Amino acid sequence: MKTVHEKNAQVFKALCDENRLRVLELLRQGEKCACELLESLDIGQSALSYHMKILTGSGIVESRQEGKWMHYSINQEGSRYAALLLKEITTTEGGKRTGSCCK
Amino acid sequence: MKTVHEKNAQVFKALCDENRLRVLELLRQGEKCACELLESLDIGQSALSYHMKILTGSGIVESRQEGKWMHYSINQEGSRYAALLLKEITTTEGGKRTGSCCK
DNA sequence: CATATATATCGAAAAAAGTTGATATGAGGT
DNA sequence: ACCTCATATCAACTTTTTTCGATATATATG
Repeated sequence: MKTVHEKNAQVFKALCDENRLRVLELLRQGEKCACELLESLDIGQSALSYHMKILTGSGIVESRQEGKWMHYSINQEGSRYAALLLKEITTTEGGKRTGSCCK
Repeated sequence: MKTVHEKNAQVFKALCDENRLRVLELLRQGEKCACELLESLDIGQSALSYHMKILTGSGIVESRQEGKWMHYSINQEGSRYAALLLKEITTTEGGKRTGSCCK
């Protein structure tokens, strides 16, 4: 059983790693196959596979298999969800203002 | 010298940890002093200090000292920046579409 | 069916992040 | 100045994440 915070953290974990951000930057240009990502990225094949699993698991990236090639692209719905979540967790609730505290 | 991706990852790293998301949830209700966070959070004092440093470092949270107490709150500008960044890194660039690849 | 190629998965090693307890710093009060 | 309390920092340890090399799986091709 995962807490809400654990689940939310999973979405943002996709964006915590330098290499995954590089992948996203490449995918902004449109769908790319794994081999293309691999040669732009200076990491090994198994590491790329690992990162792509995290990215697709977060919903921000989607994958499509074509023969023996995997094609990756940014999933707009997943991205919208992440953006929504970010908005939500950083928006102060109206009304409630707790000034009192210690002392 | 940090790469752009490293700097961007730093913003999202603030959101990767369950405890930091819990802190944000508490701060949504308004400014809170460290002692309040501490008693809601089931982590030690030094761990809280560690997390707050990461949160403030990302720009999403700001701090205010009052005597010996630290007060934390969500920084709207930092949050807007994070939201903007997220939008940016997940928005596909118009025009460019690279279909060709391997085979 | 054998071979070649692309990607996924596994276990171990390396690196990074988080926690803990002890101590340091710094502000207030006596 | 001394003591107390709140927070920060440090070093050691634990846990999690990332990487690597080897191997497995799956698809296409001769």
